[in-house]
Amino acid sequence: MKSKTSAVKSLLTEEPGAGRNTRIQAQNRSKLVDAATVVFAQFGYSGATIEKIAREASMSKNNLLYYFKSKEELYLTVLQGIMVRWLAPLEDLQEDMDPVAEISAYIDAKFKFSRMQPLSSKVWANEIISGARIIRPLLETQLRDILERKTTVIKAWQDEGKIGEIHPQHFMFLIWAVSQTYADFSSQIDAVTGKGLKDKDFYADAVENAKRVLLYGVIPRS
Amino acid sequence: MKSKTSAVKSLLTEEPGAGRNTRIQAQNRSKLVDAATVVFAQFGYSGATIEKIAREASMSKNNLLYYFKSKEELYLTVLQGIMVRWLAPLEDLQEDMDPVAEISAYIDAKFKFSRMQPLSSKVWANEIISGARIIRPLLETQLRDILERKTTVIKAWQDEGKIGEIHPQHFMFLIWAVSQTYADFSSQIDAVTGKGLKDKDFYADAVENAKRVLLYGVIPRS
Amino acid sequence: MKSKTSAVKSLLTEEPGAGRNTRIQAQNRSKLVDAATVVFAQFGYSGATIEKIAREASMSKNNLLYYFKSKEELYLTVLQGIMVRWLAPLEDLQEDMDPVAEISAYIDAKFKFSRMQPLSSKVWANEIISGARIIRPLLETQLRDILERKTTVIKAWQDEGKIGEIHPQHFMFLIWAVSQTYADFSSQIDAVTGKGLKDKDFYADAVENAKRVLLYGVIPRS
Amino acid sequence: MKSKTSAVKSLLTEEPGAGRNTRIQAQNRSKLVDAATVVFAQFGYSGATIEKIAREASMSKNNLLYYFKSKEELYLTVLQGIMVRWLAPLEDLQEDMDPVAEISAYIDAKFKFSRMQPLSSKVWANEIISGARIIRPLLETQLRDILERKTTVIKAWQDEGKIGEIHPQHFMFLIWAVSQTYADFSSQIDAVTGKGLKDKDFYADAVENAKRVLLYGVIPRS
DNA sequence: CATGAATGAGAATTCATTCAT
DNA sequence: CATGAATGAATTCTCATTCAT
Repeated sequence: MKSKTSAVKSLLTEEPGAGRNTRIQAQNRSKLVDAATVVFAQFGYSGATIEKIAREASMSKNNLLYYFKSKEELYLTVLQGIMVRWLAPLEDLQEDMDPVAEISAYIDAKFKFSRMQPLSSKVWANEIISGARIIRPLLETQLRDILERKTTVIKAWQDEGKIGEIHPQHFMFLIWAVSQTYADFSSQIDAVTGKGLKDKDFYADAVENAKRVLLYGVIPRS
Repeated sequence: MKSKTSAVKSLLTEEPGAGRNTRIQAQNRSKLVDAATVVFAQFGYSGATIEKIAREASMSKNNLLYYFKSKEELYLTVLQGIMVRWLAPLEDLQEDMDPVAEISAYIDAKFKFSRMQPLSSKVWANEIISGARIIRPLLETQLRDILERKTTVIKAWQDEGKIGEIHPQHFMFLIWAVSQTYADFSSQIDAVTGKGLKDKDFYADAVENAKRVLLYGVIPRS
Repeated sequence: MKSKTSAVKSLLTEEPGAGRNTRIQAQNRSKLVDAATVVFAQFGYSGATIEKIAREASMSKNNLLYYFKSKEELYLTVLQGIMVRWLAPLEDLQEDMDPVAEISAYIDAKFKFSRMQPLSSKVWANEIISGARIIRPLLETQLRDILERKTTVIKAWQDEGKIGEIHPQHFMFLIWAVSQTYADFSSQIDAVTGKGLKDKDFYADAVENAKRVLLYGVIPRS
Repeated sequence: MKSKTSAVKSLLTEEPGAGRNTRIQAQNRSKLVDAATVVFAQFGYSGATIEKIAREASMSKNNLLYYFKSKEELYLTVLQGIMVRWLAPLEDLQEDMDPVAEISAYIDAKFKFSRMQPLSSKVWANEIISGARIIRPLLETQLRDILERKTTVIKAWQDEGKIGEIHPQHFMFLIWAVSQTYADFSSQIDAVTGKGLKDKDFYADAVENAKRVLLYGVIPRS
């Protein structure tokens, strides 16, 4: 967890490595990334052990280390993958359609991510809560840029009167918070309701409620 | 982190211990709890080491272990304290006043917690993301009960037509998510905006935006 | 073995540490340094294991690590001690007396070191053969300085006609080589002669021969 | 490094192996031996890794292991080669000519070895310093025999009055020590003088000085 | 000949924790 | 209360080596 700079570099630059392209390679690496996601989500970076991950992947510890030279490299790879999927929906947010449709779609996409990949969401959350030691550089550049572009979309809507006097940036934070909470804080929600996003009705309610509140608020309209 | 049962028990039952009276004792314990919060927030349970905590408290490792017999005991104590402060605002949510005032007050209270004790919020988040292994029993009982009581408050407002067709429970989740995100994900927000809740204007904007959106939505009325 | 700079620094600057002065501390540390010398001499830096050293010191591996945080730190400490004793005799070489007496004394001193502390000599030799990765900075400064001062002593003798047309610096290298060979290459000498410096007669012969050859050469004088 | 007996056997008995004929084979083997010499010289037996050696030879680890079944076998092969070249000059020392010429020639030959193959010299030195675990049997037989024969040469010269009252055996040790020090301790000499045997003048001075001192001593005649 | 996969035996640390003083 | 000693259990990572293709 030391060399931040190099860590980041390898995050951005997909290193081709010395012939890492066999089918079995790809298979095992992906199996390990999945297993790692499970373990990192549950135990955090420090709490996760190489052995737990290997066991989760039904692989030997040494074999894991054959594919990923270090715990950190594996962690990096996991984060890399998450980042891509985390950012993707945001890119799709366009000015084209009307705000309700667009924002709805974005909320849908974020919720879908939370529903389909709650563990990835947790790994991401963990990384950020812990200070984003690894991915901060990326947040400061890539995420910042995208966000800036997207807030102009919202401002444009505001100029057209299609959207109220909210803070575009803060509004984005709300969407993130709201959609991710169901993945990240699932154990709390589950403890309190006995349900989770796996439950179809619960999922539908959650999404609908989120959209309704964020779009129209709780206070009824005249 | 093994004996969950006993751990929980000690969370609920305030063990009187073998005479902890002295002022110095109380002082040192509180100093350690604070330090532990800092370290647990940054490194998670596993990543936190007794020595880091001791150093943070300008105390010796051995001395720390004099006050808290184990890392887990210290963690428990930290969580205990957080829980109380986490729940407090919720208790204050009453049907008495009108929803706008009440909800505003609750959002204010939650944001204040995030602003004043972001590290506690992070420890809490970490615990829950990691599966709430320690505090789940509490969530399933105490939090569940309170939440149930409070949702009836909201339902009452709905019956009176003061509030729209949102899901009371889900609405509460939104408030939690929204208010806590500024503490838990502060490093992301900071990386993207260069600001945080420590910034007065930023704080004001965040709170105002949260209230406005949650109460009235983004789509302008009529 | 990474941070050369810091390594060197700690070689030069005797770090006082956080209260390392108990009797038991000193005792154990010295016991470990001795044991480490034995093991490093025999196996080199890489071949030496913390466990071997601990066993040699009749101590547990973990206890060793209580006294020296890392293998490198222990190695450094060992080298530090050797250096002092390696340099000492050289400092004593003075212009005062006549060359025969002075040089004889120096040869005596160097042989004594080889006889009394052959293992230290080997550790030193090993470090240098391996590229002097750790102590090079010291050689480039301290040793260089001393050597320069001492060669002027020899040059002075040459000016007075007390010494022949030899290269002062190279002459020093010969003395070093000759005196150390009996320690460093003892296993070869032993394999060939069945004897070593531990053998009183052998020792006497070795020293006498060294002095005679270096002072008067093999070719008889007229 | 376990089975010393078998190791030695394979050192003495050139195992014909299962057909090593191809030119490529010979080439690769020699490339590996060279690379191994480099690595063993710098890191010692334990510090050297098969991978480092393979990389040094621009070959794959697996390929290396195709040519040499184990690290030890490779080490043995390296030592074997060195031994031959180490002993050769000694064999040439004959009573025929006069001592000055003969000894000069031997010193020249030894220096040449140090100059041309300093790394081999270091590997040899390392092996001996570490206790000559592998080549001791050879020292005890072959080297011992040769040395004995050569000391009689010197004694013969002494009987003829051509040489002074030095110890023949010890005298040989001096020659070895003196000539090898420039290879083995090159990093020390380099650190102190900024030069090495690669420097033509330095080399000439070193050889000349060694000859002069060993033959005629430092103390001027008459 | 050569390469990818897999494995087992260490080795150095790290860390919580206990014991003594 | 506080500090120095000591220990045992993990944990990450390295490396030689073997297997299969």
